[in-house]
Amino acid sequence: MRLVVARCSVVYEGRLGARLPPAPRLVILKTDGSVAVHSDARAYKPLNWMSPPCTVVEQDGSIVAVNPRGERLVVELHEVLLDTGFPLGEDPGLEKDGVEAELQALIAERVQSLREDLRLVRREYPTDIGPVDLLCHDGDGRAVVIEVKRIGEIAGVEQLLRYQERLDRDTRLSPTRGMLVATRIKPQARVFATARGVECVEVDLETLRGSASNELRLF
Amino acid sequence: MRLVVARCSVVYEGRLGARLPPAPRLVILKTDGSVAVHSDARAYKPLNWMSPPCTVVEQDGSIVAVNPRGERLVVELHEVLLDTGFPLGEDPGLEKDGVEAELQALIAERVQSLREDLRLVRREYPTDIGPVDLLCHDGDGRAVVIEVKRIGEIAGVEQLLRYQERLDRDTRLSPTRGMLVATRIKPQARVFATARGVECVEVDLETLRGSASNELRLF
DNA sequence: GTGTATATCTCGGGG
DNA sequence: CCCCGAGGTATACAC
Repeated sequence: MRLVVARCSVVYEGRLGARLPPAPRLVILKTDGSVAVHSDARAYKPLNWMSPPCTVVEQDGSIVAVNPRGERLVVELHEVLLDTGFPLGEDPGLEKDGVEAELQALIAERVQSLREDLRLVRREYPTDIGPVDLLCHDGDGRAVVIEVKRIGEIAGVEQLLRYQERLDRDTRLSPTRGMLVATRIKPQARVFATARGVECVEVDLETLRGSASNELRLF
Repeated sequence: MRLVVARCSVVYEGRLGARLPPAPRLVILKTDGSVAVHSDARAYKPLNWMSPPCTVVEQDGSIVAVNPRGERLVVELHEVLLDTGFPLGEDPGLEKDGVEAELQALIAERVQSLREDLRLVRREYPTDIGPVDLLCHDGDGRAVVIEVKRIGEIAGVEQLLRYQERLDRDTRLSPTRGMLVATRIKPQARVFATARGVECVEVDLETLRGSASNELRLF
């Protein structure tokens, strides 16, 4: 990783055009070939950048990065305040918990907690427009399509309705019921879901974790 | 802006949990109070971070950032290779072109290029679920609802259909026609749009720019 | 503040 | 390659 602090100007031409007039900034050149230009605000987002894969050429105080799609980032260095490099090596990587995948796994183990008569058919049930999070059947033998989200929004309801529409073409499953399960369901999503006959269930991650470990202790 | 290169371990606890085992990384502390931890890969995204507003406290080789929502980032510095700071000042900021707003403006000036009989009623026509990009009427006096996107995807079609559904409740506008306009329309979006009676039109940004400047020359 | 839409979204997985 | 979905999305803007 190379760090350059310099008064610089930057031009990106690619999916759009983006220009930065001369000012002091941090330029990060990573070993994967990427270039990022940061100001002293906004933690997350570079002002301008080029993602790998790309080729970087430096000449006469200009850093030019070009990628295979023909996009182009040019950094002109006017006054260099720092230019230093460090070999960091490969990162062992980030471990996460609490993401949608964990939520889905916890719910899959305990679909009865959503409604007593539910039984899991399978997770990631495939359709030709993508996999349904959870397919269950209820006490009447009716198919229940479950979409799991951390935050339930309108887009999630529409995703669920698209899956139901596909599965309803299968006479063995039709007519399906739809259920949106999330740790939080936004009011407008709830209104939209209800209007479309989709059931909404809010769950608590900590409670699910607790009941999952209870289950383990019972068996 | 302060730059620290160090072997460090990182823990985030907040909306989810995320941990980084000890390894050499770049830690950026910006004057906005933010903290970002970068590895030597990926231009854009820090491995772990804390966005402003947050309070940062450093003690005994530990950097602790806490935000008002009770989320917490802890960076433990095990071996410091670089620790330096620079006052960058406020950035003059980024100028962009080619974003959806420009596309919408160009199309608004030349709705006839989409279909000869179209006339613009107004841009950002308000509904109670958000503004319609362009509202036009056609040669038969029928309302045409236009959704402008850089990339036309299914979500954009659904957005358009929600707007049409709202406007169709107004007897003066009903029944509306829907039109998706984009520089590129993905095949699945086109299939879905067509099935729902939404017309698809692909436009070219350069051509629009050219015809807009032609217009200017004519008058 | 919530809600909605955009983004050079990034990033990862599957075909 | 592209397509699709998740994201601590971030960010801007309207209400």
